[in-house]
Amino acid sequence: MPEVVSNERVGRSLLREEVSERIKRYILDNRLRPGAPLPTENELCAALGASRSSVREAIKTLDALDIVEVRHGHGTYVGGLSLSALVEGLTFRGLLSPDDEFGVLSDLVEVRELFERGNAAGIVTALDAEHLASLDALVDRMDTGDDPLAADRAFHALLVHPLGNELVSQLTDAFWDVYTTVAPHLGLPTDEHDTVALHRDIITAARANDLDSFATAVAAHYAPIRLRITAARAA
Amino acid sequence: MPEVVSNERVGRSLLREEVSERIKRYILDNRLRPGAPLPTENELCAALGASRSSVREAIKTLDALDIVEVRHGHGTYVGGLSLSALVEGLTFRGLLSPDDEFGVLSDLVEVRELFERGNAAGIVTALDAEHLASLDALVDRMDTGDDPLAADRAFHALLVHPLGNELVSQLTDAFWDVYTTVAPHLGLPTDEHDTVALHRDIITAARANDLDSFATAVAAHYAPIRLRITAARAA
DNA sequence: GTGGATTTGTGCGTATGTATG
DNA sequence: CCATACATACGCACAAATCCA
Repeated sequence: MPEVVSNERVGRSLLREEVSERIKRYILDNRLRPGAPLPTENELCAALGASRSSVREAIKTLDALDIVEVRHGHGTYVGGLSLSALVEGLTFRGLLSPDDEFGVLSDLVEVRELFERGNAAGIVTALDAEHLASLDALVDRMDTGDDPLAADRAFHALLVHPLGNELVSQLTDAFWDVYTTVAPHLGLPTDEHDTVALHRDIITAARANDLDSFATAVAAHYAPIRLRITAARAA
Repeated sequence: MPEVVSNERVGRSLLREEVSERIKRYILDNRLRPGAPLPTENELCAALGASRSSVREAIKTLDALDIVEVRHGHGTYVGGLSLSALVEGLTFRGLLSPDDEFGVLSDLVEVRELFERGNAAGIVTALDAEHLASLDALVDRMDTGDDPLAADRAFHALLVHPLGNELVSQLTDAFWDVYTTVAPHLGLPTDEHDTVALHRDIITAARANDLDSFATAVAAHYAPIRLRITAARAA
């Protein structure tokens, strides 16, 4: 018996996928902003005609992508739409691949360098006196502060910030987070002794409006990092 | 009353998160490769001492990040560790922000262009005759083939492929996917009439080993796209 | 600060759909 | 066609967190 079932919704055989799509639709159709409250789980169950298990699993999927944010005992809200999923995914990939895990870090550093060196013209022209002073302060914190790593992260974030490209800024932060998480697991140091001087050279070149010097200083900043990765890969 | 609670495990109050971490640990400790089978849900419940609900929700979180992959009626496996989460997250962000949704696409195109223009030297030197011939064939498919969009995607993927940077290749694909998904929702065309000629110019410059011409050709390729975005933003 | 209401988190039993042999 | 193994879905009960009167 062929049992001719008129399946009009074959493409969506998994209910929780359907629920997930409809929650996204709800956010889009209502133009909700990050932080805006979503219906409760029970309300979603009633509205979407699904059990609480399906609704909850769908919400967990969206939560992993930072499309929604769940606060225990409080409610569910539109998420921050950050790149946290990229960070977690790349970090895991870096920790997993034992054979070419250095390739992951190497690729990562190359992109970070490209963001700064390839945008040299835009960065140098957009950096004003205030930015440069802030960069100086961050290098000081790198040198004598109690959290040099945080200062390093802020330095590179501030460096690309004047570009006005939100995606570049967020990717810069994301890649920095992945690197500092994965590197220690491979015997790579997250702090370099000559880091302070190399960062000062970048500021000096930017202050002098010298594009070539800026590109050179950025390359010099990443050179020891790439070198250590290559050295570690050999061992 | 300050209520001095000696909380030694504040960071891990949610069982679901704990389960998720332990599943990732299991994969890392056993050096499992993508596609390798994971224990069944019941086995995970027994091993981790958690209920099925918690285990399933944890798995859905990892599934969203492509760290695990679930096949209905078959089992759970290590995922492909792709950037699918980035694609879904950025796509949703692009569809959501009605005010600066053009900013999202604009940022995206800027990064795509940076990948190709900023790596001009590496691309031109790494492209051999075989690559160039493949690029020619892809432009032909763009011109007369039945799926010009797929040829366009493959063109840019092949362009950055000889760099040997897996991350750049995957980000190129990811950003292309996001753009072609979001653009139609904003009245932006995904195909340009002069696309074919602009792509041929890129190949010509690469074949001539002319870095400046290559950079210029890449810029000319993205110029109309950026123009359309700017024009659409004004309206 | 106490209690109660709301909301998410966890556990468990059962039935169903799916893939394999 | 049947049997087995597995994921999917549902419903309910209770625990934990948060908020507010």
